[in-house]
Amino acid sequence: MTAKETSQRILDVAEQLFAEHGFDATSLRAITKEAGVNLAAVHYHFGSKEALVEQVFARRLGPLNRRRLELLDRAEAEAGGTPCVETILECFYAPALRTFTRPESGHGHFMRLFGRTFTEPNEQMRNMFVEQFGEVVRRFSAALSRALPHLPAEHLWWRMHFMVGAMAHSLSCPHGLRFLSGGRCDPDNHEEALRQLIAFVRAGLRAPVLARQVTS
Amino acid sequence: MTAKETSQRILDVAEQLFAEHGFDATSLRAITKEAGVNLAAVHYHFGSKEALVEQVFARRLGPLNRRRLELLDRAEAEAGGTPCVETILECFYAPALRTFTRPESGHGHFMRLFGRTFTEPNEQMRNMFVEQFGEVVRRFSAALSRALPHLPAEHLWWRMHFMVGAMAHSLSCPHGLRFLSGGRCDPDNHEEALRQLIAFVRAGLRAPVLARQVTS
DNA sequence: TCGGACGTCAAACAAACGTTTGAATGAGGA
DNA sequence: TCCTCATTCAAACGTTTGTTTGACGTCCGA
Repeated sequence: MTAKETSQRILDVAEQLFAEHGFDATSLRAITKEAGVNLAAVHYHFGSKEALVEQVFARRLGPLNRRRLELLDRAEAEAGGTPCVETILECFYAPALRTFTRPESGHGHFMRLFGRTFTEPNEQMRNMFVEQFGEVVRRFSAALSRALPHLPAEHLWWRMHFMVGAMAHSLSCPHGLRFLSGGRCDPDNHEEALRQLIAFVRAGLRAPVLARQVTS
Repeated sequence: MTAKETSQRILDVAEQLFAEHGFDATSLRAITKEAGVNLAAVHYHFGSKEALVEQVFARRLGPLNRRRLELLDRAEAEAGGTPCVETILECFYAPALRTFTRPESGHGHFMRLFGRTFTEPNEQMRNMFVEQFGEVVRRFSAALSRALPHLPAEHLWWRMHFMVGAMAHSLSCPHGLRFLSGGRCDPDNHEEALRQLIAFVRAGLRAPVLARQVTS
């Protein structure tokens, strides 16, 4: 087994176990045992558990967000500058959801982990998010702002917040949908999830701005 | 210090630290030190760390969901059976968000914790959710179904899933909104959050049902 | 054939964890 | 006053954690 194979297997197994049990509840011993490598290999190849976590994310998030920007670039070129809301949503959601359909890629485990991580309050994660998502936030909020010219900026930010939340919840809480539907909806049908998500969020983004009540 | 005071303080501090760092990352030693009580007090009053976690939830979730059902009862009585979508949403969201505005209640920490817990895959949590939310899901999905008679059940379930997701994300990921808006939206303004959430989700629930493409 | 990277391995490290124990404390009733 | 019972306390239990160590094997260039 080469060194590349070893570190690759550690990353794959770590991704899966982190997704299933969380970071703190997953020990290096569980990872190395499942991967069939020596315990010390983690520190040899990555330096620490924290660094391993970072690597697990960096390996996936870079390509994911690059793909998002790529799709947005193309959509903007085709639309002559301002694609419609649903096209923008497709650019944002599809890279996260479509990759599910290729289970061999391992993206499935990662996306579940990814959904969980929005909530992780730890400092390290926070910084990585700012770094990895800065460009995506800038580009997509600009695109949505152009597609929704009548929507005040403050409202757009709130709605983008919900737009992210609906996706994160779908990724990280599939059992929630099973519970709600009594098992009659399949959260693993990601094409359906994408359709439903876009239909829902598109309408939410386009909702009329209500006159603000005077708070008593 | 009475026994009631001791277990109360343990619950309060546990709620806060769980919300900040997660269950696994919060040790009983950190809780008891912060609460100013002896380490063994947790096992004396609760039996185990797991039982403490359960108590933290039971203390809040019961009243929260009772309040939701109470509001829905009243709304249905006033509307003569079928309140509109936004009224139903208000019944569902307000008990979770409005309690924030009374910071002395400690609900704030709990709701952050609560948002996180949707994602926790642990068995114990899963069971509690089914028990605590069974009635709420039944009543609210029935009410929404009556308010949206043209929406197929399968679509309603997906949309309720997103409706929960938007809320959970708002509760658990306030830093997300700050990041998105560059600090210009205040996630702790819960009246505003409630308004924005209802405006967004109402439109999402009412979105037209798209003709399903034939998948190639 | 030698020698030095490189990677793997079992073993051990200190620290932190949840949990248990048995003595000490203090208020209330007989 | 004495006994009782609920509560608190410091100390220790055995595990598990992330991390480190030094020996061992293996491959490649000289």
